Amino acid sequence: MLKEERKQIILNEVMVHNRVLLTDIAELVKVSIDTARRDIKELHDEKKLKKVHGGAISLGFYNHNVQDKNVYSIEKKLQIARKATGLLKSGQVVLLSGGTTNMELARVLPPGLAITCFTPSLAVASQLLAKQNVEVILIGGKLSKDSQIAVGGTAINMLSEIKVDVCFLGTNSIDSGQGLTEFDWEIVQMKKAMIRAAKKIVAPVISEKLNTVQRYKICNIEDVDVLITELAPEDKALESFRDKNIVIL
Amino acid sequence: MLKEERKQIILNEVMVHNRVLLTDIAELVKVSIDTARRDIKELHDEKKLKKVHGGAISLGFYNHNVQDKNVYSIEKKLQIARKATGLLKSGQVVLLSGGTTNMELARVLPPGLAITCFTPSLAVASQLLAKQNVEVILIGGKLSKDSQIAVGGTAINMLSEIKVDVCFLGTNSIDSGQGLTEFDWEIVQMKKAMIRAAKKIVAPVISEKLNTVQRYKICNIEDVDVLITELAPEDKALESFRDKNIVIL
DNA sequence: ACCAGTATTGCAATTTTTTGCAGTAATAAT
DNA sequence: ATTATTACTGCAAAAAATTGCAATACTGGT
Repeated sequence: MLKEERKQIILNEVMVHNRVLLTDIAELVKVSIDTARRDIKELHDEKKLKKVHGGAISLGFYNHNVQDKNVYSIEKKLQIARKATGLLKSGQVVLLSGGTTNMELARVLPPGLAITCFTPSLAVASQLLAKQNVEVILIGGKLSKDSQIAVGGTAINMLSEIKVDVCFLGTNSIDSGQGLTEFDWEIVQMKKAMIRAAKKIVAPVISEKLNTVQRYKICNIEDVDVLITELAPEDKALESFRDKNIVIL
Repeated sequence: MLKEERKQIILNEVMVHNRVLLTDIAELVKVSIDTARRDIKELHDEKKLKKVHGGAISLGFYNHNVQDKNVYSIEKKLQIARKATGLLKSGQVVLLSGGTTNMELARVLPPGLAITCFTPSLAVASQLLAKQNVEVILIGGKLSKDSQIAVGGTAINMLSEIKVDVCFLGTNSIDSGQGLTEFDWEIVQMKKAMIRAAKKIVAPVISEKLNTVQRYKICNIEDVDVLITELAPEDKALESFRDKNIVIL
């Protein structure tokens, strides 16, 4: 097998699944892990994909900065995203915050699902545009450089004029005592506005973020209706959330 | 066997299988590996296939992921973008429509330039985010699936509340008689609103779009202050625009 | 037909590239 | 902090590319 062929196969794999593990490549194209790593390095240098710990992920056009450091957390986010799509029904109006978990959610929305999605995130909007049956409405405003979502008065204003069925609120930190917290003040204001704009709040959270606290508070844990992690609902890491009147998935 | 015959057979093999190994060629056309290598080198130089370590692969196969099918127009857009950046000064507030030319403009903005940019385009916004000194403000609204820019009432409303120094208005068709035209009604409305929101209109246009007309009208040619093409200002293709009180760059 | 000049081809010596491995450093999860 | 996984580095064997060279075939003009 020619090296260029291998690289093509790898690239294809990344396109389809958004990620690929080194061990999978080695298996797929029958080379050693080292060679697979070198191939990925070349593709990375050619800017065809992004090399990360454990493999590679696709180089979304809009996610230059918003990206993961390893492939395993993507796997977890995928599990979370799959659980989250189960909550959606055609005809609903949905609000998606930013973050990689919501990007993954946007990516795995079933093609048939016809919903309206509001989002202040470039990356999420970009993923949603690929879905034929999803109407995408961008929340405008000043773009925060690092999180790549619209923030500030304009955005909050726009949010104040809508009421959606459900909001998928990505969050950096969640704690059964302190609730949801965030380190960026502007984003906190956005998320508060998003909560006000939604009838129901779903928090998709990767388990690493459980029981961590940041500087500024978004809301109490009781304000969240559904908590989704990649863990089984009966996992003991979720114990402290069990008596909070939250649905845990 | 004649060399041209061999080359034809090799080319055919590449067409059919997307790839060929040197050893296979040597076998197939009964020549030494060295000659096979030379044949491939010639075909490579003739741009009939891509020579790689160990053999060759078809250009189509290789280019599948290289999206720049239109290398020349990218070069032209770059030239236009460079001219356009010359119009900008730090401190200005700018409005960028969508389109690949404006994306290119966003991409080549000098790092030192400190401006504020409004845009309804995901792609342009994403490019602008990479610039440290540029404040990016996203125009929100319903996203048009094909052009990937925000359109509709919300977006137009937001535009009605701003007045920018200059608007770079990408356009699909420009004609010295019919003015600027577009085939998508919603985008026409957006561009009209963008014109109202700007003190000065700059139209970056690739020369292929000169003297073409589409279904719906955006504005008269006189509403444009500066026309930028990749051509020299004295080029005869620009003749009909010369008496319209427009600056041509 | 002859000859000088040119192109093609195969071969051998040399250099470069690729690949897997082993030891070590770095990273992520518990 | 510890452990398991993954990444990086240098190395050596194998494969392929390059180069120079000689033998052969072909070309155009005489």
